[in-house]
This record gives sequence, structure tokens and C-alpha cells, in this order.
Amino acid sequence: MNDATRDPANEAASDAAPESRDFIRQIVADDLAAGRHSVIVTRFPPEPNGYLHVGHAKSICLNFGVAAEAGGRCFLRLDDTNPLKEDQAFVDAIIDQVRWLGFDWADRLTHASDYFAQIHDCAVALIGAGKAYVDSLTPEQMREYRGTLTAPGRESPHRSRTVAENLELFTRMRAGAFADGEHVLRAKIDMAAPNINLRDPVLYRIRRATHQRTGAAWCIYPLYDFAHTISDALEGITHSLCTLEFEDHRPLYEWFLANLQLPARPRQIEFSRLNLAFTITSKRRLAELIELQLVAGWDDPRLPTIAGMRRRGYPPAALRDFVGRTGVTKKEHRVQMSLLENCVREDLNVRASRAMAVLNPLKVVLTNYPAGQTELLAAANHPDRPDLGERQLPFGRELWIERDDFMEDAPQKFFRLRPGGEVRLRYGYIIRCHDLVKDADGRVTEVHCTYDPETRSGMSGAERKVKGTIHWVSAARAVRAEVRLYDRLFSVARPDGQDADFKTFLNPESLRIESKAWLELSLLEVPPGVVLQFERLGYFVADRVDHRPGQAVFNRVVTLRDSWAKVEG
RNA sequence: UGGGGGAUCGUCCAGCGGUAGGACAUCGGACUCUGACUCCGAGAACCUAGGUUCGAAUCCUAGUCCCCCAGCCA
Repeated sequence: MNDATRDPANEAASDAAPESRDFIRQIVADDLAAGRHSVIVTRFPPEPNGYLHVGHAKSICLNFGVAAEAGGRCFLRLDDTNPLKEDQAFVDAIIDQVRWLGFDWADRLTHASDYFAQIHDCAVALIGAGKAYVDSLTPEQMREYRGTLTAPGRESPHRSRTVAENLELFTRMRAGAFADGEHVLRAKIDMAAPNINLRDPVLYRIRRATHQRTGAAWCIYPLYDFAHTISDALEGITHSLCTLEFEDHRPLYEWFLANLQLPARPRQIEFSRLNLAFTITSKRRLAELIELQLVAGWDDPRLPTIAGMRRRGYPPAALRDFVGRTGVTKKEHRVQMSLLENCVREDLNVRASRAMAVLNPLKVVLTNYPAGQTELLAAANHPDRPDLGERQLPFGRELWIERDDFMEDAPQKFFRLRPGGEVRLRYGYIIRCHDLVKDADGRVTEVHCTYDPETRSGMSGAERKVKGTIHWVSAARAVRAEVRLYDRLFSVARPDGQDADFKTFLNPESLRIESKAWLELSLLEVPPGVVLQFERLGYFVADRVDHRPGQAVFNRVVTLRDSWAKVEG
């Protein structure tokens, strides 16, 4: 059986390169052609303060992809400069998920914290050059001094401290002589700069916190702009790819490069982040859903987290395909879920074995089938792939069919089972309904049919044209299962950016559980993580957390395309 | 009112002065022992106004609309 959620590492590298190059790949190609670089080096720099989501998947595919296509290198660098928010558990999860997505960083797993000493040296150098100073304003004062979007800021009274004073103060900051927040180190740039990032940005703050990697070695930690630029340069990054919101940080990035002695001069290029309709990707909001237990955790199959999509049964190749199809531009966008689902179906259609399962069972009794008789019917595991083999389906007098596949008062276009009507049982016989059994409420509890013994699949009688074919499971020999039917998490395309709180748009039907489903007998020992197509229903994955032999739990990955649903409305 | 970005079918992406094209979605049709898959077909877009040019989505000018920035977060 094929486990579609597992993938050999670096399969990603063999994905076909896009036929038309996006603007970043054009820049890279130009740089190579012009001889500005001989080797391309990129990096994916997540902060370990949460799980990766589909937006990160884009960045991962871009950074690793660009490097691989150019025969270069890509670093996986954990940007761990804020010990208050970060956690080793997130580091582990990130590593696991990047690998699952299909990428390999060889020995290039790094951390911003690996460079704390060098970053500190850079700070000292800046102080020595009179380009950084220790400030002692409170956060409130600093905000006030910063000015506004339209008004210039004012210089801090501490801005004129001498190099010697600053050096001494910074040394004592580092030595733990001060309380958190008492001082900061700031770059001395321009308090009147129209770009607020240039109004003497903070380089270091005091934080008496245990860092998950460096422990208590430091009580001062560098901020993003400073640490990130230096890390990039130290790793010899040629193209530092990031999202649009960092666009106006680029002048600061370049200021650091121009004012520090660094081994490389990376170029920052920004692209728009991947937004998906009917979901959210803000880490803060994802964390909120988890905190409030509105979802089951970071790997809840409804979440657009990589862990969630993996548990949902999305194959990594489909995710990569999806990311590739959404392109790389600077235009803000919101991609439709249907594109993702199409990629998932396209991949799974080729790879997933077929099986039969009845989610909402209705009993069928074949009144002319001898009681006690059973037989085995051969069924192909894939309609287009004989290499996947076939299996034997137990068949008998009593069967389960899908309740939706029977309709007492059916419209003309309904070509499944109806009173007096005929339907073909997949891989089995043609049956005709002649009677119904109802309970006190008038609900159909049993459908009585006759089967035509000449019409078993493979027999000449089976040639007869019957409009409908339905799936079924032997009532005597079936496997009980819980099947979780997932739908979009939110009921509106843009849950964020609305007037109301995003949580008010949660889709109450994002999870429906069918606890009395029946699976065909061959599914008795499916290992977790395996994706199958339940014929006529969709793709389903054996849940990697709750599924075990004897207690089958399947998640619906995605439905099959259903043109009947459209007719029906 | 400051600075930085962005506007092409419903959605996403191409276009790089020479017939606006692809994918997803939608709507028809063919095929079908999965109302799946596959195949065939259709409709569908250049933010606005000027200008340059034989010719403009592309170049110029002026607008309009949208996004980001005032953390000791990243």
C-alpha cells in the first residue's frame, strides 16, 4: 500500500522547474549570467515560536527551490533571538515539517543564536565607530521620541554619550549589571528619516531569560534586523528572500551591510505572502484557536499548518505543486482553495489505491441470494494501474450501501437505487429493488432487492447497460470505522480583515464525524498515514494519531469532484 | 498630511513595443462498472484619463483604488 503522506527526501529537487521564471528567479539568473555570483546561497529563516503553515511552505519551496535549481545551497536557519517567545518544541516541529515537505539542508541547519558572539562583536564595532549608542529612555519615552508617520522624531538626550561611555555601558549590559528594560543599544542613524525603521532602531535589549540553546550565557539579545542581516552575511547568503512587510526594512538591512565589516553582501528581495481563502495563516490567530481549543491542536486537519495538512492527508508533492502554481510576485493575493484541492486530487488520483467504504449505512437484503452463501469478487485496486493489483471482496446476502444512494421518490436524473429500479453494485451484480422496510417514523431501514446472477462483473450478462453503479460493503464481513469529514474552517473567504472577530466566522460544520461507517474487509490492517480513495466518496487517510488496527479512524482528505451535487443543488 | 509597495479573465500566474495566453473555477458535450478520471468545446480580463508611436498591458504624464510601516516582535 502506498503511503501518500510520506515522501523520499529531496524528491522535491526533481520537481520540474517552472516554464516561465518568476521575477526572483530572473534576478538570480541575471546575477549568475553577469558573474556577480558563482554559487547561489539562500536560507529559510523561521522563528521557532509556532508551527509552519502554508505560507511558510511557499517560502520553503522558493528558497530551497531557487538554490537547488542553480546548483546552490540553502540553509535552514532558526531565527531564535527572542527567548521569551521561542521553544525547542517548535524547533523540532519545524525541522520535521521542512523535511516532510521534501527538502534537505545537509549540514546547513543553523540558528541565529550560533552567531550571538559575532553579532555582539558587530555591536561593539558600531559603538566604536560612533554609530551606536546606549539609550536609557523608557519604552513609552522612546515611542514618543520616535515621532509619527508624518512628523519627524527627536533625538534622545543619551544620543550624545561618548564612545567610551557607550562601550562601558554596553559591557555592563552584557554583564548583567542592569535590569530588563533599563537600557537598550541603538543604531545612530537619523531620527528625522521618513522611513521609521531608520530612526535609530534598537539593536539589543536586556532580557534575563533562559534561551533554549544558549541557556543563561546571555542576558542581552539582538533584535531581528540586526541579527538577521549579520546571520545572512555570515552564511554568505546571496539572495535573502522575504515577504513584503520587510520591504521598508531593506534600507536598514543595507545600512548594516554598509557599516559593518562582513564577509558577504546579500541582496534582500521581497515577495508577497501566500494567502488562502477561507482560512487564516496568522500565527497569533492560529495560536488563539488552539489556546481556546476551537481546534484540536497545531496539527488539526482543518488548519493550514504543514502539520495539519499532513495529518489531513495532503501529499507533500501536492503542496509543492500548489505552491508552484500560485507563482511568485509582489502582488497581494488570496488563492482559492479549489486550486489546492485540485492539486491534492491530481496527485492522489494517480497514487491512491481504491477501496469501498460506506459512511452512512443502509441495509440491503438480496432476497433471492441463498442464505448462508458467500463468495469473493475480484476488484481492481486502481482503474488505470494494473501494477497496483487487485483484491477479493466478500459478498453475501446482506450488504451496506450508502443511504444517499437510495431515494424513495427520486427525480428522473437520479440514477442510483429507487423502488422498482436497477443499479449495478460495483464489481458485483445488478440488483433490482422490490420492497422497503420502514420503522415507526417512516424511515427506510432496509431495502429488499433481487440480484441477477448472470450479471456478475466479468460475465457476459454484465454487459447490460445500467445507468448507475454504487459502492457497497458486505454486512457480514466489514470493518467498523470512525470517519472524520472535514470542511473549510471558516465560512467566509476572508475571516481576517473583517470588522468582527475572525472567530465569529468559524464554520460550525468544519468537522462532522461518522462513527458508524463500514469499511471493506481488506482495510482491516491499514497502517496510519495511508491514503486511499473510497470510491465515489473521496480520498481518506488513516489518521496518524488516532488510527490503529482494531480502531479504524479515517480523515477525509478531499471529496471527489461531484457533478451530481451541482445538479442536486 | 510622511515613507515604502501593488493594480491583467471570478481566482492565481504569463506578457519584457507587434494577434492578450495558461492553470484553477464556471458552463456545455463525449466517454464511463467511481455522477471520479480522461477527452472535446464555450464564455470570461489589461484601474482611469491624456500623451509618445505605424503599433502600448508594456514607454511617459497626471489621477484613482488597495496593502505595509510609528514593538525593547519577527
